[in-house]
Amino acid sequence: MPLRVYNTLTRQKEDFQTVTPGRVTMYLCGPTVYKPSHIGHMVGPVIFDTVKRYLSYSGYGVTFVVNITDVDDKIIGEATKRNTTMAAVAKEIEQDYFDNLKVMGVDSIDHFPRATEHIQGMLDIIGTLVEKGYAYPLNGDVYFDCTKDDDYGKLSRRSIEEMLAGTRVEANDRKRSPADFALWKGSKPGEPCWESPWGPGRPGWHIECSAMAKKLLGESIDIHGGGLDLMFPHHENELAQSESCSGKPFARYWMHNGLMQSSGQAGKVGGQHDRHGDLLAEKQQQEAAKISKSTGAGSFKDLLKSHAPETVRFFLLATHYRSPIDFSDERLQETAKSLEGFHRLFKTYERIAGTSFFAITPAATRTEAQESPSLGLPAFQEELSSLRQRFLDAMDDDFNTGGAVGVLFDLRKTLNGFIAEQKLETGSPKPEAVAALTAGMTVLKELSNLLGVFRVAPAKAAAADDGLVNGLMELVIQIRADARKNKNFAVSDLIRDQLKALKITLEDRPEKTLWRRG
RNA sequence: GGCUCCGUAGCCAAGUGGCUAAGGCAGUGGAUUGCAAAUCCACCAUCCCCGGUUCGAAUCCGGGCGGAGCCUCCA
Repeated sequence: MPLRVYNTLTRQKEDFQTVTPGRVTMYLCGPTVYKPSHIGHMVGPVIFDTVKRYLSYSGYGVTFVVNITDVDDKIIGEATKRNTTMAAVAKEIEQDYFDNLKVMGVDSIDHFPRATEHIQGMLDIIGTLVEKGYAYPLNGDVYFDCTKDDDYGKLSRRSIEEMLAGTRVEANDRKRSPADFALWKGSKPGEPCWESPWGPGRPGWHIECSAMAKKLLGESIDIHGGGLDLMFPHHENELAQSESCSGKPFARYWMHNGLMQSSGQAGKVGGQHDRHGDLLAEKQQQEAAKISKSTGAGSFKDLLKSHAPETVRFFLLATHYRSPIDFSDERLQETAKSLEGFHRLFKTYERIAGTSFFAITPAATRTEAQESPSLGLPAFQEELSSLRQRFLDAMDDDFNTGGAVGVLFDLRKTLNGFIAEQKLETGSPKPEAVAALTAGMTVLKELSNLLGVFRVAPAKAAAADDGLVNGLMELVIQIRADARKNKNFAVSDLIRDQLKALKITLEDRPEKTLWRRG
């Protein structure tokens, strides 16, 4: 099955064909760095990181660019409020963003261009647009003339007339048409500015993406991604100015991810709350901050205090990328619970094979993966290939990570079943059976790598007293084992119950007793 | 008001014309266990409502009800 991708431009799934065979260029709209990330900011990066992983696995050479918008009215506003500079705010928030990407395992982005480092590229495009008659200067600003662009509105499927019908027209605006948008904004005294043929000013919102995509990826790119909320006006305008400038198609596939929403509340995470934030009385703001913990509108770093990054990543990928995701603390807890079984399987594997699941290096490409050696256990091997195939079929169908996640659970069940059936945990298992299990675990590693999960061992609940706790537990388990040997179940059950109250669970295995927190 | 999108079990969710409608969480029964835990097996939905197209629809079309996003420089 060939890879199919849903294209917002055509509103259908299309066979995936790149501009240059074997190569993919991807551009994702990144953050405006004026406030620390909330969970909504992680949705796009996690999804498109996964897209890149899958494309690379499928054999493409992929270049992935995410921009940083470090010049913007909101950053200026934040800087004024904090009595500092736009650059200082931008730098601080950008670092917060990078920290969050790192912890989420988003490490496939090749370039993070900053808007302020590409001003000349923007001026070049604006110059060309003015020359070609697509744009006009007006009192230090430069506007794009939407009426000059025949197919303006093709991405969001709206006509200029329709848009104007529903919008209030600002009376003091001297733009030729209210739909026209700023490519360049003349600056007021004291504001950050750059020199330009039209006087000092700063770029409009959309032009930076056109300039940076062109510079780093070329005039025609393969995939342009972003949140659904950016489709209009941002992407529509970006597309209009890029194509008017180059005369070539700007992006082959427009991919829009659904937005994170607060459970039980109207609106997307970080949307309405922030918009009127400044208008709220201080007391109401405090109240809002309290609520935000449960709605996901709080900072991402705060969220990570109560949830593992892997849980968040899994949670985001369990739903199809085009659907809205309902955020709630309960949902995340449920996800964490569903992952425990995987981590128990990894430990079980380690006991059986003596090596860590996380040390397994699986096949890096699809072609490589299909050349697996024979296991001498045809039925098991066939089941593994069939599961892999189901996983890849799901991914080939517009990156259906939700379906793929389901296969991962099936694979877990198969591996657990194999362990039980082959009695790998008791006595001395057959080496070929252990080798087969390793082959199965390798498939699990291969597929989970594509989603960017289970890449490293979970951070231990570690504390300095770990050695002491381990020693004490060994002692307690020894005492309990003696009691059990003597059929003194009153004592052994008391120990187990009391430990349970301390959030320690015991597992009596045939060989020995295991313990774990939680 | 205009433009998009969505409505699948108690909850989350995949599936968009045809085998017994994935999977997770919760629940029930069984195997296993001294009892548990863990694991495995089994059970648990005719797909918001009405009408239409079709040999056949959760899946296509029309209408209704309900929800969401955008039209406001928000990922």
